[in-house]
Amino acid sequence: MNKDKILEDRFPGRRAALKREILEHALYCFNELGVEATTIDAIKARCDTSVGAIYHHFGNKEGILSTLFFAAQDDQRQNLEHELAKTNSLREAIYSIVSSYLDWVVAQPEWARFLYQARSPVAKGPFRQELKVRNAQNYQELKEKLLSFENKDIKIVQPFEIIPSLIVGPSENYCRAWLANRVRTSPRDYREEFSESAWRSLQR
Amino acid sequence: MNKDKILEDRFPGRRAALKREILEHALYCFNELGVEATTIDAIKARCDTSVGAIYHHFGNKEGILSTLFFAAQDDQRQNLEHELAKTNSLREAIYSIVSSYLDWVVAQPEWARFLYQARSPVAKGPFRQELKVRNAQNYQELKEKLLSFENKDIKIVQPFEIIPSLIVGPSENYCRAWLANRVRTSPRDYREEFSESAWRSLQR
Amino acid sequence: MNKDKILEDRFPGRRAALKREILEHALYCFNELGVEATTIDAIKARCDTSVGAIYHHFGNKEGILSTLFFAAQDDQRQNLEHELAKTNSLREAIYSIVSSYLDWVVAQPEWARFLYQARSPVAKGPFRQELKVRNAQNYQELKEKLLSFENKDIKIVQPFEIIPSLIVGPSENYCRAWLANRVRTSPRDYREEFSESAWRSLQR
Amino acid sequence: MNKDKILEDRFPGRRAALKREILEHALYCFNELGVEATTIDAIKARCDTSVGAIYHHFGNKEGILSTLFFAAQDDQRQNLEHELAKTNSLREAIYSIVSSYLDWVVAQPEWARFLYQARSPVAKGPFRQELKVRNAQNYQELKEKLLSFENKDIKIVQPFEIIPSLIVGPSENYCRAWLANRVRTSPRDYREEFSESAWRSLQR
DNA sequence: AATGAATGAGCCTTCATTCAT
DNA sequence: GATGAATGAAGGCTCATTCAT
Repeated sequence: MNKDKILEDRFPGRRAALKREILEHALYCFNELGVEATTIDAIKARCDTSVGAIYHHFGNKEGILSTLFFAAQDDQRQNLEHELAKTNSLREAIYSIVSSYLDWVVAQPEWARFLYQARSPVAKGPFRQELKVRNAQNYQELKEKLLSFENKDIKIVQPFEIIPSLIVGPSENYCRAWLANRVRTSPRDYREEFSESAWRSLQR
Repeated sequence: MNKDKILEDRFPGRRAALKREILEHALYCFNELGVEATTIDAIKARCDTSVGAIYHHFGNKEGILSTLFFAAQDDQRQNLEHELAKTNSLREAIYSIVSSYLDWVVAQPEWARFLYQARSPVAKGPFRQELKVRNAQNYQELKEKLLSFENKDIKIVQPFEIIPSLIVGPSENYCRAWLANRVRTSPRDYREEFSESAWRSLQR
Repeated sequence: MNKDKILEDRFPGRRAALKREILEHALYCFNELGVEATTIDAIKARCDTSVGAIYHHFGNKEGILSTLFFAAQDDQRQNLEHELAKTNSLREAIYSIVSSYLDWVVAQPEWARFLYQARSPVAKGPFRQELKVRNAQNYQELKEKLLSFENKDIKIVQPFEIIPSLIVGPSENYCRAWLANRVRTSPRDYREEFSESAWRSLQR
Repeated sequence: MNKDKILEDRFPGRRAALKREILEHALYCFNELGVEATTIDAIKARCDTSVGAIYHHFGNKEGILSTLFFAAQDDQRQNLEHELAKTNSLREAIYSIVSSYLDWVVAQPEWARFLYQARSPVAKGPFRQELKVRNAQNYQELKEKLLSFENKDIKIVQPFEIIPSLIVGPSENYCRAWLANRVRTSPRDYREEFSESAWRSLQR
């Protein structure tokens, strides 16, 4: 699985070759220079195409940004869903969420970095509504999934709205630090620790 | 305690009145428009001063940004130190870190919002070195403080580098959501829950 | 008589259907958006064809513009000639010129609007020479026609070069105002007034 | 009286020197290249200033355009008012309107050319409302002035809304032709003819 | 004949920063 | 210390036109 996979899955075929090319290099630029500091010209220069072609395919800078952002989010969510489907208890679910999160970030560090960086610009741009809708959907699905497990023996912290923060908060914090080179050890090496901690943090 | 307090503590006196004025309005602009989207002219317009005056006091845009950023970070750190000094056990320390974090964010929402937004620009700008040094210092101090408590009875997760993420990760995640209006309940209302969860997440 | 008539007369048959289609919608765009502001893409979007097809039929933007312009001018001139042919005195001729002008504008408001708007762009574009030739021809024909009437009893203002302005100046001025919605009453309602005034204005 | 006079009257003093300079050269460019075809860069190059200075003073291209347009319109109107104030009968008033119109165009051919060219762009731009208000005012004032003369002996054509067209239509038509070099004789040479014709065209 | 992806020169505008007053 | 006019590099974006399919 590589970064091209994410794009090929979503923009398949020969016709979309340039589109994928542009997106791939735009991702690089956004990460390397920052979202705001990335210019259309910089992207153009990297993929050796023309401004016109970029605008033909994406309309404007926001178009590239949001296309990338939603592709990344989509891939991350699909990955989560796939893993979560296999679980049969709350404990397994928590372990699955944490592990798949860490695995995805380590497998796609560039996409992960971008996801952290691009959220705020997208949330302020013309696609903010679409972002909101997607967030609400993801939240709802997660909630239903987790609440579907009956817990006879174990008491869980209340209310639900803090639970997502408890589950992924530490992993997210560590992954950000890792992507910024503030820590060196791969998040994958801490799958067990973060999963177990998340599980413990939920109990009461 | 209000937002003016942070500035008055650090830039006291009549001579610095304009400086405080500019910083206060710049904070507002950065939060409202975004760091990159805030122009010197926008700040000028809000405090009814002149471009010249702003440059006289801060040299350039980065000057305003970093002054604000380090003031905010400083205040947050001071608050933490003050609270942490009172503690006598690891458990108390964890509770203190989490609680003071949540309290500070709720007491200074504008400064907190700014802190999240401005970190990345500052980390890329000319003050990145100073930021790094400060981060390292804070990390070291925290580490020493926490390791100073002997824990005979309780086993704590290893290694240390994931511990900060376990402690503040969930709180940070929730506070971001709160400041972005994605959740409504004040982080203060969850002091107990986040503290207890952090404490449990550390144990093994 | 409708706007399609002008195009059908000049570009008849099934083969020219797309050509007429493009011209019709281009006319709309030029009037609605302005000549300069109208883009090939806007025209394409309105007739649901392709850029390629437009270029195939007209070569470039000026091609569409001048085709429309000369079609409109032609129709107006034909109308005038037809009316003028029936007259037998200078007075009748003046009445005929003014009336047919007003009638044509009211019958073809879109084409009239376009004629006013497009003259200057055409006069600056690659067809300026053709425009000049046509203007000179029309001027000459009108002059000959008017001078063909002997006027024994009535003295007419001199020299000839101001006469066209005296005849159509007021009507043109009023029609522009009407097309711009600055006045509401139809020019047709003032056929008698403008004709009589033109006739009087020529006498000495 | 020269073209600089119009600007000096409205933007006096040393402080406004650059402003006048820019306007003067912008007028030249608009006339020479056409309103749409004139670029900020072309204006900049002609007055040897910077883009920034232009935007500092006028905000944008429309700002320059409308400043010039309203200055020209204002000057023309002032001239008319001044002449009209001396008149004591309807006949004198008509002669005065026509003559002052012709005189103004001949005295300020560049400004006159511009006035014809710029009306439509201004009427479509952000200052369209101001244009409308001014037009309405001018129309009202003219109407009141003309209706203030009692005409016992002479019957005048009705209704009033066609009268402005009858008075200035021919002169305007001829002046446009003159400015476009389609006729050579100066409009001033036809003061008497256009005035007398206008006067006759009103009678019934 | 028709299509629409691709080109790239050029436009308007922004904005951090300087500097004479 | 304060002011704001002036600078000019740079960015996002448009659009007429071409051309391979």
